[in-house]
Amino acid sequence: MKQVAERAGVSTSTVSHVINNTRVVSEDVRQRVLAIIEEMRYIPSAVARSLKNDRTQTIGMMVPNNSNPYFAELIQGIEDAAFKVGYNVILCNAYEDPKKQAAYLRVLIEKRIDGLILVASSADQELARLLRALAVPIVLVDREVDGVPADFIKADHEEGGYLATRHLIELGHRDIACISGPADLLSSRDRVRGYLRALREAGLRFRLDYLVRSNFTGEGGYRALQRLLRLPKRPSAVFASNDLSAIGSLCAASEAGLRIPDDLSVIGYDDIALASYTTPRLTTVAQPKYEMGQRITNVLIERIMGGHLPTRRELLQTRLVVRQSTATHA
Amino acid sequence: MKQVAERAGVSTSTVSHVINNTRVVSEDVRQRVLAIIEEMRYIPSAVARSLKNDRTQTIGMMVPNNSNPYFAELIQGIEDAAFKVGYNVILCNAYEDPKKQAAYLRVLIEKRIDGLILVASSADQELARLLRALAVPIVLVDREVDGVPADFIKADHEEGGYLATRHLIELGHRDIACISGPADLLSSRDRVRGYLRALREAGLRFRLDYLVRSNFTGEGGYRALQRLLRLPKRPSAVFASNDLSAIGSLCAASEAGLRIPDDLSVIGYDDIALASYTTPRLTTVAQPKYEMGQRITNVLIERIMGGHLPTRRELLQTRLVVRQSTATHA
DNA sequence: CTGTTAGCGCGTTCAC
DNA sequence: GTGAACGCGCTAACAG
Repeated sequence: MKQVAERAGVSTSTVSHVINNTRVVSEDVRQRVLAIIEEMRYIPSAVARSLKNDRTQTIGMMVPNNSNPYFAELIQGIEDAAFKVGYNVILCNAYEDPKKQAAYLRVLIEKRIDGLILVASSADQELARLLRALAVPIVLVDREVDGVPADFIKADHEEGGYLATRHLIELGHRDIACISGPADLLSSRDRVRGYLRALREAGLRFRLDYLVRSNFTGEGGYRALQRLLRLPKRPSAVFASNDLSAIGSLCAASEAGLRIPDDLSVIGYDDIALASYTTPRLTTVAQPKYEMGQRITNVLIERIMGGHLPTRRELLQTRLVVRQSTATHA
Repeated sequence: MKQVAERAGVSTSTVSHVINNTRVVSEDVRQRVLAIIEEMRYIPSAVARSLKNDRTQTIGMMVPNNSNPYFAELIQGIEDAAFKVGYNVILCNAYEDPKKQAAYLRVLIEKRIDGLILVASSADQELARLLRALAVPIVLVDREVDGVPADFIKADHEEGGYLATRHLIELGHRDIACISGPADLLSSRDRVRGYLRALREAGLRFRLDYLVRSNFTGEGGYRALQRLLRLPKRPSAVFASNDLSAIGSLCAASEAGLRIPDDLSVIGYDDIALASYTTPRLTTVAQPKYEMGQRITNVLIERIMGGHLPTRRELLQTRLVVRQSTATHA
């Protein structure tokens, strides 16, 4: 910048002002400076600017694992929305490891991110302490953290679980199993609660052996369905509480010689892109991932901009997507 | 930091040195400073440090789309390896849009990234110009850019396509179709070249109508297989040149009433995580994604560290993974 | 073993 | 309409 100023025969402050349009500059000087900038291929340093401004135009995005299609699609929505408003995203995979998560938070603070989007891997007191000390706006997604008064956004998982189960009930199923996620995740428990509510509302008895806990992976869904198929009285329908485990279930069912949806109905949850191309195409409950990404980002930016609003708590609507893995029960 | 120095009764340079272990400090002073740092919850500013050092410990990662499982898994490997050596990753989705890619590059330069990993969306002269002006180390992945003498790493796609096709041939297939990716991608053309080589080597005639161009998506694979099934003489096996399109093919075949692998063999490419749980489980050619991530990162870091080595050009080995979507031809 | 000083590249106040 | 000067927080000489 100094060199640009020199070559243009002006002061650095003038150069700064033409770059940022922050005060009136005579047209000829302006053109001259712009020309020199172009010629020298000068590109201002965001790090120097950040040191001055105390704002980095960078946000941290912490997820358990960006390979999980649900997170991948969420990240995409966020990255998209952030770029549109001039922010970059630092990607952090915590792998459900509190140590790694803490280490990452430390680095993010050093880097002086302007805000953090956190899908928490663990929600212990240690994390709560760290987050309170963080001093930057935070948006919590899917997983709340006790003692951290931050904005919180998730889909309405209870309603989603209810929609899935009611769909099966309306198809005439009465023996409906549920493959859940990890018990310590609220988003998982909520889906199960929705499942239970639908059963109760329909006057169906809940059988403990029809609720099998899994871990939101393909492998987990595969094994969970195998267990269900070994039961004396097999279910005629299964609510797999995310698409990955639903896909694993499809695989296990097929290997057991069952035809879907004729012999067994399967419904998933999330509506990842691939759910449209499973065999058969997966009926599922869609989370509004793109909208969520937009919303999360906008809430965070708003908070960064200094709105001293009360903390938000938003529930987004889910939606039933009927495809071919569910059918009426004989 | 100034405040820490004050409260500890030392100079800021001493504080700096205890933080960085960069010169000897008497044990008592050291302990005192550390205590104050703890007490004040002081965390050094990486942005000030970067301004001084001219290194941000940040790398840019530009991909077409992080939701594509292949890229997602690659990103994961890279992010992992980078974190281990003290680097963060800024995620950039270019969506095959040269404009967006260019805009992103601009921001990354402003942010003064230390290096760039680029899976190029377009490889025009404009991009080459930008990259040459970038002045930071670059590792190109999968897609080369003419006129940019950067390190280049990819899997051996020609060999991969050959492996896939030869597998089908060894199973007794003679009518083998290929669903390719976009014609402008070298990684796509290479796979097709491997396919052709295997055919030739086995003395099988290449039929133009057995090569259908697609776009590496589930939808694309679905439609491509539909076209193949309308042919007067149907193929008995298909090499889908990535897993997404293989999965789409599985879906189309199933809807057409074909049984896989009895009526049609399908082999994919990439070995994404979900390939283990399709119905039936997908036979595919695995790219060593984790290794690639490690390797890419290490090459970049080495280059950042100032190795003035000749530009590298590395081909990583692929591997056939036989599962259940391929079978011997009657 | 420790402190003083200068400067990294910007934005901003104040003076002209 | 423009420039000089200061400081953001840190590290790297240089001095003692």
